[in-house]
Amino acid sequence: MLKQTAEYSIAIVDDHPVVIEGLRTLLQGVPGISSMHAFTTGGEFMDWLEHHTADIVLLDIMLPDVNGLDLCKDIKLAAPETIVLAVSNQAERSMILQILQNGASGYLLKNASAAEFRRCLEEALSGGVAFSREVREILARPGRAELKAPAALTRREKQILQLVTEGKTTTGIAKELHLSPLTVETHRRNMMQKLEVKNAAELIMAAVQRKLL
Amino acid sequence: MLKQTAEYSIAIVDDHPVVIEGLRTLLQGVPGISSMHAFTTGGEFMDWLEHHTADIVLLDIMLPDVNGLDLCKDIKLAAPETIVLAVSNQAERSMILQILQNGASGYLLKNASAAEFRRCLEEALSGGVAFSREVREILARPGRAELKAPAALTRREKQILQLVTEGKTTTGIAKELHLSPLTVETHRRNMMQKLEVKNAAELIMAAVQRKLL
DNA sequence: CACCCAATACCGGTTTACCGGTAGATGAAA
DNA sequence: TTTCATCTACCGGTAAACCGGTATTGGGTG
Repeated sequence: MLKQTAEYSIAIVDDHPVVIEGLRTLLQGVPGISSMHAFTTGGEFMDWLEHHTADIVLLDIMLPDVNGLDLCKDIKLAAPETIVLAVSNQAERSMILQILQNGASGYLLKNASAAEFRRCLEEALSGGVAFSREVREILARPGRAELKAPAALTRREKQILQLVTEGKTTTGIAKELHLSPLTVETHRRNMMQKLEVKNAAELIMAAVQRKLL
Repeated sequence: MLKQTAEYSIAIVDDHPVVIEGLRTLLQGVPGISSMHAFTTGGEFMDWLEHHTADIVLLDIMLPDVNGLDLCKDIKLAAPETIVLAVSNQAERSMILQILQNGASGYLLKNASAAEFRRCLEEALSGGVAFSREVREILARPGRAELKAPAALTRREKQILQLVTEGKTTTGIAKELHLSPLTVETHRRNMMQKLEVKNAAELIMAAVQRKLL
């Protein structure tokens, strides 16, 4: 997955030319960078991406033309191996979590130091997730909002959810718990309603994300 | 989820009476413990669990009568809200990971200090995952074995996997990627073969665990 | 006691997943 | 150039999931 010869191509997407220049200068000193391309709109970059590749994208998530969350997801869909680092000048907890959800490998504030940019770049390139200092602090906070609803599942529901994540079928679960398959299905349906999802796949993702298991 | 008045009932499952006594003495001094019950076999404990509950179980995973991994899973199935702390006198990386996989909230070596036992107990009770010092060190090591196969999925496969985790149906994915539903299904089937799973649920869990997304 | 929730269970119907194959086109590596 | 992986696409069949309902039981709580 990681290149042996550290030769990385970088793309910068930011609608502020001054930021682009800043990043460009800042990254000039980093060894192993083979090329740099800059874009001022999401559309431009996506067009370019059709015939080119980038190892890493520094993505301003507050672009004028497209929503940063969607763009990130589009990039990961079009080129899953591309590493996306979100860059922004404001850090809001839910925003950070959402962009990570959409495939970003990190979140950087524009006021981060040059050293931090380089550190995060390396971190992301070696497969990790990277945040600048302020962002880490925000993530460390409990986050009242998303903490509030632990999605109260009943015992039975948790039991069944556990088995669902193991790929067991309804009838299989029924046998294991000595229940009617119809009962198991009812529980599953109740859970899907509670968690506001519409199939087993989303149910599993919801369980993983909310750490219900 | 957490009790307001910290009154916890503890169960100890270990086939060595001396260890039971040791743990009992060690935990005597911990405030907030309302009761302690000890068992020397897994069967005994499971029988007891049918008519009683425990907030936390210190589980020796090397019992004579049953496999520790299975027992842990059984406990979590029978009483999902019970916190299981695995206790053992040997720490092997894959074993630790497996028992956590089966629902344990921590792993302690028997040579851990009294202070460590208490710390881990508190950590687990407050919803965290707790390890004694040596265990942490083992977990920190890369682990050659499980690192070796990054389960090489192709780009297309990753794209589709991403959409599968979002609960999209085969036909939905096909539309989004402008492909035939049959093609999407083929990709899905190839992935299931590669990852050695047999349905979408396991596929998603495999993806999450191996951080393929 | 009345009420609600959890847990149990059912019916009939539609859609989707899953399995067993097979197979053409392409582009890159040996 | 032949081989290999990838991506594409198909057929026919079985199993399972999903949806819209309904309904009974037993435990708690106001």
